[in-house]
Amino acid sequence: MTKPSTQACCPPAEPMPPVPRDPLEADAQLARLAKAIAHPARVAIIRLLVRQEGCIVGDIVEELPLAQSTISQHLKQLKEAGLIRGEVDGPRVCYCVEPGAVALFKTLVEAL
Amino acid sequence: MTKPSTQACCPPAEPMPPVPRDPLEADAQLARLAKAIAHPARVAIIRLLVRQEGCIVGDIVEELPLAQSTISQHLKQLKEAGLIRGEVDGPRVCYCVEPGAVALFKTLVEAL
DNA sequence: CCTGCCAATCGTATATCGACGATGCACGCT
DNA sequence: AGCGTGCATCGTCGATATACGATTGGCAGG
Repeated sequence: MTKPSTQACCPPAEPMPPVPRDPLEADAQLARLAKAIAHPARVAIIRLLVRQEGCIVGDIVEELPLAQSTISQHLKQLKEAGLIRGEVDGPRVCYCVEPGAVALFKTLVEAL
Repeated sequence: MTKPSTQACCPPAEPMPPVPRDPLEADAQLARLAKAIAHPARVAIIRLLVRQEGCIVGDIVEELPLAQSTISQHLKQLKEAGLIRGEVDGPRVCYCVEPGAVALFKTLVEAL
């Protein structure tokens, strides 16, 4: 097994999520995270990555009815929001969720 | 008590939240709700209404550093997303959260 | 009835989003 | 070394978001 297929990326990830204590900061953080998933395509991408059904960009492109460049843009937005991480794995790029960020988002939403 | 002050609006609200079963529909719904709170001002408004610290538009306008017309726009977006409800109370308008919609949002986020 | 006030709406300017095709860049392979 | 593949970035376009001041509309009070 020199090639562990498609799940060799980002295994343990962050240990825990940071939580802002300033209320205004929390509002801004929640708004930022919400904006990141405020599009059906990005929700679908997050779901795909959480379910581990694909981690490679090519798989995502095949799953969604959007152009490759568009997918790349959505991935960029998700990455900038800190919700996902991307690692270069040879000629491909492997994306996976940042569990801490997702947990933080859930916490902030629950605190509404 | 002919004038029960500022909390006479939308008391019992909806009994329960509807939950979409179609995955694509769920994605769209989550994206729509997320977009509604994808702005710090709207997050702040939701928090104000949840904490019942104000229900009248004038109170919200005084709390946030934004013009009255801008607040009104944000309220409109939140209302169109189904997250809040507005009732005319004499010359004023009373807004409050739609608990069912908030619960649905929390459920959808938790299901990520 | 006319005149307040409070909130919604209109009109506008600027910035960002969302989509695509075309191009650029880095990596493996032969 | 050269080539092909896979993803990111650029440039563009229309649509939408965000903010404000100005105006309109509805509801009590004089």
